[in-house]
Amino acid sequence: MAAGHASRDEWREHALEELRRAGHRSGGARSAVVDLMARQHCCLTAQEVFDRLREDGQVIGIASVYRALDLLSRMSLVHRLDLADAAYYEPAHPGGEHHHHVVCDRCGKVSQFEDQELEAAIERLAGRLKYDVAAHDVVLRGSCPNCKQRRRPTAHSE
Amino acid sequence: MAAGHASRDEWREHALEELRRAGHRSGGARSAVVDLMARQHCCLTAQEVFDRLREDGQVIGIASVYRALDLLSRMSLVHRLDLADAAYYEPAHPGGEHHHHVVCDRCGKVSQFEDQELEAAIERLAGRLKYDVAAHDVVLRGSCPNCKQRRRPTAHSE
DNA sequence: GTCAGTGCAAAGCTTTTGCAGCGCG
DNA sequence: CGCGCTGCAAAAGCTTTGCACTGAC
Repeated sequence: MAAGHASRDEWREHALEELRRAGHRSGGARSAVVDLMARQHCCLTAQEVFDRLREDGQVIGIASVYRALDLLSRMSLVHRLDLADAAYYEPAHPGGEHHHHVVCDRCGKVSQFEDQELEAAIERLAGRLKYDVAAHDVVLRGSCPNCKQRRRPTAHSE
Repeated sequence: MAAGHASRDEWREHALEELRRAGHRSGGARSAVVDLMARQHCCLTAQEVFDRLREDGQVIGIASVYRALDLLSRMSLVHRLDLADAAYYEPAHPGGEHHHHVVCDRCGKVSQFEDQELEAAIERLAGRLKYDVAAHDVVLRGSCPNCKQRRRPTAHSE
């Protein structure tokens, strides 16, 4: 279902356009990272991006992955989320959907959620602060459905 | 004004009590970390804790600082906040005040805020998720009052 | 042709771990 | 008087940087 990929393609085009507009040339490594990120809707670490590109047969250096994600992050084209083990990145959809994360304390599973009331509360709050607030992260922590009914966390694959 | 320190002392006693109750012995390094944390109300990195203890003449190993903060964090006696440069720790006041952070993108300054509407929104939202939500962090990002009126970020001490 | 982009290797940081010795309970 | 706590040093990640080379424009 090609229609389901509309926002992915939109993001990819938007990102490439912004890079071009900022005067960046189009090299193989960064393009591969943009292509891969366009296919994600939840967060990946730099290492995961590197591994997936390798699996796809792309041979690129991990330093280029870090450089690409850092640039995309500084241009607000991806969101960066710092968790205990590493930094996670996901495409930032311009005016589009906006989600946050809940992390399982026991198995590390990360899920996402959306909540308009939360967004509204943050927006009102931001207006009262002396900072110009440009972005925000919300991370909830607790036990995932699997872990909460078992003594021991279930091994969580990816 | 000694009364102003009530919550600090309370936290210190509470933390020591919980440690004792969990069967932990009372060694010099961990006690020093608890004492120092009791005097903080905003977040510090492990390195900052180490440096302050050294300044105070306490000679302890940084590994012990990490071990103490990790234990306190696992016992929910301190909150851990992962930012881009390092993990930050601050005392967790049992039923007491609960604040979040706003970080300046340009100079790195961290401020705190409280908001009941935000807390209420998170509580309601948490009830709708399949996870048992035990804790949450909110981090806002943007320009601090100083940086937003200047081209270049002002060097930010601390 | 220039210079941004890239891969590799090395370095830099934060954080963890191994280990021998000290000291709390 | 056993074993948890500690300090030191080494190791283990994640991430950044130096450098020579390639390739986009």
